[in-house]
Amino acid sequence: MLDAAERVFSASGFHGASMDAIAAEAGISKPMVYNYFGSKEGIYLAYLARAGRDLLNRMLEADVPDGSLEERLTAGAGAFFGFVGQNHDGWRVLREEMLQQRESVGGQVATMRDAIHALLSEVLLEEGGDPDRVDAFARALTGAGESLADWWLEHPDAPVEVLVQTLVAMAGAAAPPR
Amino acid sequence: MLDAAERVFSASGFHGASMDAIAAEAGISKPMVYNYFGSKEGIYLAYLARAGRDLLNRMLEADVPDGSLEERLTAGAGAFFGFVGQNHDGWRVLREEMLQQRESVGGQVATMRDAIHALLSEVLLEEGGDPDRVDAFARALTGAGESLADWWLEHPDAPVEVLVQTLVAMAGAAAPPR
Amino acid sequence: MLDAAERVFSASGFHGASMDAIAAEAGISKPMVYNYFGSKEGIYLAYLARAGRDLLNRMLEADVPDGSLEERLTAGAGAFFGFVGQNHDGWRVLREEMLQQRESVGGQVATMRDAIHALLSEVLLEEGGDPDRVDAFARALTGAGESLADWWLEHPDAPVEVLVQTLVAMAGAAAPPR
Amino acid sequence: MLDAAERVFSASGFHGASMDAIAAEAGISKPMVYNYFGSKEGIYLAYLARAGRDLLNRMLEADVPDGSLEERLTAGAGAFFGFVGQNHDGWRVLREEMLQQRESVGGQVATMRDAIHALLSEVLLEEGGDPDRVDAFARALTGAGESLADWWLEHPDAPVEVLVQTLVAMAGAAAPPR
DNA sequence: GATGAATGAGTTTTCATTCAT
DNA sequence: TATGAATGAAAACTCATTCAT
Repeated sequence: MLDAAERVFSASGFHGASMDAIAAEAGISKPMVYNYFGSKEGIYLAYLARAGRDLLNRMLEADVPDGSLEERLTAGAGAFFGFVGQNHDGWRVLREEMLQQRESVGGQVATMRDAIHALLSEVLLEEGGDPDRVDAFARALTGAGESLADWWLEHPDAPVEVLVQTLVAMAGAAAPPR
Repeated sequence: MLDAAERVFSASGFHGASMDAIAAEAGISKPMVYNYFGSKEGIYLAYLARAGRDLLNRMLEADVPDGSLEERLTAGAGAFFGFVGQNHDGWRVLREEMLQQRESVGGQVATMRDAIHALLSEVLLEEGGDPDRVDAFARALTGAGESLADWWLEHPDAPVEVLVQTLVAMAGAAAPPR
Repeated sequence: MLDAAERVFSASGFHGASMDAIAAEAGISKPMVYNYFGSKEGIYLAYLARAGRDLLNRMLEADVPDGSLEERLTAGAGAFFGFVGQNHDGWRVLREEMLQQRESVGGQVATMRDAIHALLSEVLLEEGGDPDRVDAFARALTGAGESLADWWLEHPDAPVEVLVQTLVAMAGAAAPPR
Repeated sequence: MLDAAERVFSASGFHGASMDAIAAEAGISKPMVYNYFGSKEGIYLAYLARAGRDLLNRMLEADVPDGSLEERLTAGAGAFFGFVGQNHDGWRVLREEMLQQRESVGGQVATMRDAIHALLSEVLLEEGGDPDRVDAFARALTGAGESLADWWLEHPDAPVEVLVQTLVAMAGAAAPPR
């Protein structure tokens, strides 16, 4: 059912998606959707929560706290692109929400993003990044990753390694030679 | 009048924006909007054209073709953040469009983006970047810039130099001094 | 529901009829009308189809192929006035459509009219009418019938026999005594 | 200016005609149209008045009070079809109005029609028609003429004589051989 | 638990009509 | 006198949401 929502939200965006379309895609009737999720926002939030959790879990599980900076970054980037590669639709929905920052959805996606941000900041700090700049830098890196993911959707033949390496190379700029 | 459209499109996205809201924001009546732009898509396109042109011009004018890699990147990043800083709403609209790729809008924004992308790629290539990776790298850099801009708006006290330097540092990772 | 459409289309014509008015007349809400018929044209077509079929069936059923010219004309005229008498609104709508020949409606009414026209022409021909003039003559006869129907509504006390006899008398002019 | 109105009303019908279109067709600005005619109905009425007067005058002038029944009918029918033949657009507008019977226009066209009706009744009576049936019969005849005119618009190659003769033949049925 | 049928509120768009110049 | 610019009101159509069954 959330899968149906994913397809529809991804294809049409939040506004463009109709409850009719979601119910039809799920093969059930509209009142059922309302029964379970209460409103359009309800199912949207439920979907975002699931997708955000999935992405976040992947990244947390991929981390290797004892590894080198490069190993950790590579693992994180790999997990991220792995999610995007297997979840084109899901990524589109998350991405749209990141841009729109719908008030009613508020924290939902921001929380997920913040968690990733925190993980990244921690890695960079531990590895010797300049504390004053780590915050902005981490944000720039996540942005680079997001845009690389967008780019990937448009160039699906690009091997994931190129994406990961590009991102890791950029991250290297954060921790100037100590 | 396009300024009113900017505020409304930025706040609500294309779908969420109503012609009523645009007319009210502009302080005129709906039929006037139709008189000048013909349709919702019409005013949206007109707005995108203006915003895209503004941003592109800034970046083209700021470029210093004879400068060093760092000088050129610094100039470009400065122009970009200058636009974003003075044009938050405009940036939101452009970004939404980049992501959504509305069919009816077609080339409009893609053209502008491609021009910036081409400029950046050219700079990186001229300065010795790896030709196979420049494309993805350029996209990652613009994404980093976008996210830095967002971060800036949340931390308005950060000096623009920090943003520029962060971005330039990341760009440096593309063409390591060989 | 088509009955409501009949009243509204009859009173205001196609252009003048609003979906609001039709829904109100039917005692339901506009979206229901759209649910069943899809568009204004949709309900208009559905109505025309029903009215045209009703009229045509009446006339076909009333015909007595083995009868004399006069008997057949009398039967046909009687069926026609029977329809008009019980269906003033329907007749108005059909006539408006015949005149306007709305492109989108295309064959719908033309088909019905042609069938009646063909029936009448056939009768006249079989009974010795001049082949070169039967076409125009048949049309003149239907026009006479239409106007007689209008006159009838303004003079409701006139017995239907007078109308029928008048029409049959006029038809007699087509096939002068051989 | 009324000529412009004629073209537009004829092509689109009353509802479909827009004041913009009329003003454009006339080569002047909308406020001028309002200045002269006050409203859309105003110019419509003015047009109908002119067209109705033209048709009526033609028929009155064509009458030959001293002629035989056949001569008078032939003259009248000839005048009528002469108007239609030279005034396709005008006839279309008059015809639409006859069918729709717009309340606000009320008498305008009815008056013209009544005058023709009266003329015809008078002729028939003078020539020995059955007084009880002349009224309905005259109406049937005008209806036959109107429909023949419609038919003519669809078959423009038909010679006018056929139309006239058809109509006169039908009229002959009214005045049974004395 | 499930749905077909229903709708209030809102969307884009058009048009007769007027005002400021 | 003439018009470019402006608008109130309404039309077709859609959609999130809710009953009655």
